[in-house]
Amino acid sequence: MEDGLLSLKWNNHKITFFEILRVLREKANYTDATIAVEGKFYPVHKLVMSTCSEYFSEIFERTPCKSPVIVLKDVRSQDMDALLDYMYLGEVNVNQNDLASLLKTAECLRIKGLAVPDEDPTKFRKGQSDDRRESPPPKRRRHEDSSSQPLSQRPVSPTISASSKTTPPSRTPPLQHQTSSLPVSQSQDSVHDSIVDPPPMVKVEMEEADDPDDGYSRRDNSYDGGSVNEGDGDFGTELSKSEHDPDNYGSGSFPGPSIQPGGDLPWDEGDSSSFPPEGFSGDLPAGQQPQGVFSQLVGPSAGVANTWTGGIGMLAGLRWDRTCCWCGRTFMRPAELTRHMRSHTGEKPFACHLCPWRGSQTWHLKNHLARVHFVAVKSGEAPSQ
DNA sequence: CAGCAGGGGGCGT
DNA sequence: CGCCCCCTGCTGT
Repeated sequence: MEDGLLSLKWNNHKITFFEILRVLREKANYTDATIAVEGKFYPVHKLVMSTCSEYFSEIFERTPCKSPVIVLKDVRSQDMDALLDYMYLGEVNVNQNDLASLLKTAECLRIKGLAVPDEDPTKFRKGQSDDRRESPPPKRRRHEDSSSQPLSQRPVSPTISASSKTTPPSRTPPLQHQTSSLPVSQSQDSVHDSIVDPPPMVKVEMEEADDPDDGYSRRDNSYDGGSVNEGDGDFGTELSKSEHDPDNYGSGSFPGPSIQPGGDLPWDEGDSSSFPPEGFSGDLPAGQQPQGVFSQLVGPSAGVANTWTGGIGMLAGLRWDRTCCWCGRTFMRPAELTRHMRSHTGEKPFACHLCPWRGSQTWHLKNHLARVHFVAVKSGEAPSQ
């Protein structure tokens, strides 16, 4: 050590820091991301979100967009309110009745201290190879898939896989912590070891930054707005890694944001005229009303609660209903996206009555029957399900 | 390498 | 919704 080394300590640093953070949040100053939940929009700071959640951290890492809009499906806005309070303030008061739901959401979002064991920041290690099994894995396009594990054996999103077979998806959170005391803090370790549900369906919406016809309905990776790595065309590879590694089923497979990179929040610059903020609660400060149409999240099957479509919602370009949120592929018609989503969810509604085979398309069943069982199916005949 | 089956997507209706 | 095309992986020769 050198001589004369002085330690300058800001006594009230933490308090001041949090206070400023609180104000910044309140005024939405310097926010660089937006969380959308149930039509409510929460301007947030990536820094804070990343700090409190590895899940968000990964999302932002993989989102080249400067100001992504992250739409969380199946998250209650009141939970998000509470979680944001928790993340910004370090604590939050919730009703006991809301606790289970809150914890469930926290688990899904891997909120530190709530769902993920908090770690001593002074002992911070870069070990990011922890389990990320809870995220819905996107399915790669086949030519990118070298392992070619049958889809039915893939660890698809638990919600989805559970729903496509026997049991309907349950929205009931695992109530491990119903008796936790309030305010919520440091409540667990056990959950981390148990099966963690996948994060809620997350969608990063980007503003329409370029020609809406870009990459439209191309055969291969129809988007040409760029890849995760912006130009190296490695988007598929990114996804591949996620799927190859069972421990990497995380937001690592996060779709979308790369598709239409660039751009700030669409409402950054006035003109909110085109936005019908259905259910929009006006959480954003004045002048930050989003424009464009928000997705109603059409699922490919009503029976798959967590299934959703409409990934790269073109806030202005209305492409949300035709772009896969998981792989970024854009289709000519919403129905094609719905059908495509089955390739991600593993949903195979069309069962062969002669063997255990199931297919994702009626035509496949027909094909199967014809080619395997030499059975011709008359047009209009209802496929067994 | 050829054939088969499964599966994804385009497109007509 | 239905049909079709095409790609891919597997398997037998």
